[in-house]
Amino acid sequence: MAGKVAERRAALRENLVLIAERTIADHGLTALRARDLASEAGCAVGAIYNVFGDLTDLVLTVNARTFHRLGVDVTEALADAPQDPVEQLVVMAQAYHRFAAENHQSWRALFDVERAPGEAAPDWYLEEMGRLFTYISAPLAVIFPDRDSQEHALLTRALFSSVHGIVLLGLDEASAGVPSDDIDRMIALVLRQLAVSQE
Amino acid sequence: MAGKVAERRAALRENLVLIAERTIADHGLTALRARDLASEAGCAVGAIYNVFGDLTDLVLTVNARTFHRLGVDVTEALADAPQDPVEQLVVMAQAYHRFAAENHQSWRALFDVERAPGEAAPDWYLEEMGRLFTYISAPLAVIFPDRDSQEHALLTRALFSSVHGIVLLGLDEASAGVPSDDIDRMIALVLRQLAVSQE
DNA sequence: CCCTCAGTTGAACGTGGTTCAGTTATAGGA
DNA sequence: TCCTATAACTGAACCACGTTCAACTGAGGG
Repeated sequence: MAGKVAERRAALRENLVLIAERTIADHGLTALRARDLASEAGCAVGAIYNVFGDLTDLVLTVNARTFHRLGVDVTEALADAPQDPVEQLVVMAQAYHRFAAENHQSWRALFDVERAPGEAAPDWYLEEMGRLFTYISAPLAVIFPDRDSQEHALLTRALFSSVHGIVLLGLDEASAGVPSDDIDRMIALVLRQLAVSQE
Repeated sequence: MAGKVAERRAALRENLVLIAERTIADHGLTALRARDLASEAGCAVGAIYNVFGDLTDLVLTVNARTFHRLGVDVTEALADAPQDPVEQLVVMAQAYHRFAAENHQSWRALFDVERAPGEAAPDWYLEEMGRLFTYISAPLAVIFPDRDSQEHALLTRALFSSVHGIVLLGLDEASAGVPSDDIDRMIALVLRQLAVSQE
């Protein structure tokens, strides 16, 4: 019976990730508790720590999956987008918005994990981020053929951050409910403004 | 000796706010602990709860002060700004950036307090926010004289959110160090882009 | 001087993450 | 098949917090 242990370990790991994913999606990051997790998974609390270093590790694993789903959604939106580069940006940004709205708690968890100070961002984060940046960069190069790549990089980051900010504050309850359509409108306002000068 | 009690209460309140303010500024929101606070203030833990409903109340009080300082900084920057409306926006945004950078932990605390779900944002938040929005709205009305007020409101919110996003992700360590100058450049890129079409 | 009661105290409670000594199960060799 | 070293698993216990509340203190009025 070789690998029986590793098998169970893997099964437990998978199970914990799924339960954590559902808990976060349904009730938010703060609803994730070691004891509840163990009881739902049918294991002891200690078992969690045989598979993950701590709960943050588990959350980071869930976040990697969330971030990946986000990437897939944006990619799919881009595939259906028109040729016009500005509209491609708008479509991607609105896909980002839609993902955040439809997966609000999971999306928030992406940013609410407390990273240990001085801790580098995990690889999957940088990779997935790089992928998104590539998608943004391509239409920008078409819109601004005269600018150099350093400026493209800066503008890429700036646009991503802008859209992120609009979605973040738009979905925040403290702002007391910005309608979803208004968020899309704000995204379009900022992004289309880019194009005006190039017409 | 009438009012002696109220006097001590007020003094304790003031003292707690100052200690909390310094603790948050120096070590972040997570470093704020009831026992440490009491020990620093020379009172019992329970005394804190005679003056504030809970620690979140105290943090909100500190946040109100932080938000007010932010407003003052932006106002002062605006006073020294050139007449050009786009440059006014840039100056305000960069003042926002500088405040966030120089008061990183206090600034983060503004957004990291967990608001009870369904709880409305406090009045001071909405007021101060409204003041910032007014500052942004005025130059916009000059830049876009043809658009209606609803569009101005949307654009105001969009620009604030964009700048906030750029600063937020720029100062975030997970993004692995965006130089301060680059953040200012990104702000200028996005905001100046607005003007190009109006020239 | 005593009584009353608001203010104050800090030990104790509840909740949560994390640990670890004791127990159980596994794998590999005899 | 049985035995043993080793790894995994268990859950009670530990620690760190925010928060509470029964007991204590002292100021002001009678």
